[in-house]
Amino acid sequence: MRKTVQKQVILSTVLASCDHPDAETICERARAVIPSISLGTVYRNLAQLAADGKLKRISIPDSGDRFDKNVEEHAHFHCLGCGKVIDVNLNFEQMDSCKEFLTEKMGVTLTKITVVMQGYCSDCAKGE
Amino acid sequence: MRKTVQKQVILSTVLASCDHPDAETICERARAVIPSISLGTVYRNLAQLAADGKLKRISIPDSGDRFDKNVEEHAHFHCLGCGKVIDVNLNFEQMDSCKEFLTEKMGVTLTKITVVMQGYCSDCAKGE
DNA sequence: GGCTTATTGATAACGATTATCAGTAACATT
DNA sequence: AATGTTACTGATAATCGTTATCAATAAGCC
Ligand SMILES: [Mn+2]
Ligand SMILES: [Mn+2]
Ligand SMILES: [Zn+2]
Ligand SMILES: [Zn+2]
Repeated sequence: MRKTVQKQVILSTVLASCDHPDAETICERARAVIPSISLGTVYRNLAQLAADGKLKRISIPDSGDRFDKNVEEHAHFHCLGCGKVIDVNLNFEQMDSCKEFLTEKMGVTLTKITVVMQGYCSDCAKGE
Repeated sequence: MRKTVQKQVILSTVLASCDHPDAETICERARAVIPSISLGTVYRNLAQLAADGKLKRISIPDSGDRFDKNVEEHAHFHCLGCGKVIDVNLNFEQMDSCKEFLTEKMGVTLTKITVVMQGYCSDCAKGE
């Protein structure tokens, strides 16, 4: 993996983000530093950085992927009103025992766990 | 919602499925009964039936949606080798208390929870 | 500096899903 | 049973997020 200014800016952009931005948002933010950076380059580097474990890609149902500086295993809440994604800290004892069950009793190899809760945040109130 | 042969066949196809088929697979199976049924009609009815609670749509990261006759809340394992999706029965005490936390302490309204574990099933062994 | 090749920006291609639309059929009303 | 209304159909185009392609560029090694 070659070190480029684009890659450095993309990574530092994600590391500086306190939300869970998507590729396009990251591209816009990176353009504050490198106005000519292309969306393709952003996607390419995000994929590479995620594969390298420097950041995390989060799949959200019916929505584009988000990116997270927190690479620890944790759940997310996705607001169907405003689209924001927030962390949900679960003490997954149950999850851990489930993982154990899958790996030991079923011979399954786990590589990734996705937990997304969806609904409406307090700002977006229930009724519209 | 109007009752049509297409809708009935699509629903009974899903109800008769013991796996977690995607729209195209459901379309192929439905064509055994109605050879002329179109994929668009399958998508349209699956969306309608899911909205009506008669079946469940499952989002799988980096893959097309699957459909499930089991509308109860449950987790899934997705094999990255053969693509199959199998049920994972979690006793989500932790999940329930998390839902309570989100709704009561954060004022969040929950409508949908997605739990997908990915990796390799025993048939697909770890090393290819 | 010169060489190799990973990376870039621009653009095309992709796959899953949804939208569009004229023709058809479900079903309520006569 | 004939009619009228309109949800639904099949065919097709369009959408959206993402990946692939490719000539030009630049990172990093000698
Ligand atoms: Mn997070
Ligand atoms: Mn299931
Ligand atoms: Zn919101
Ligand atoms: Zn498998």
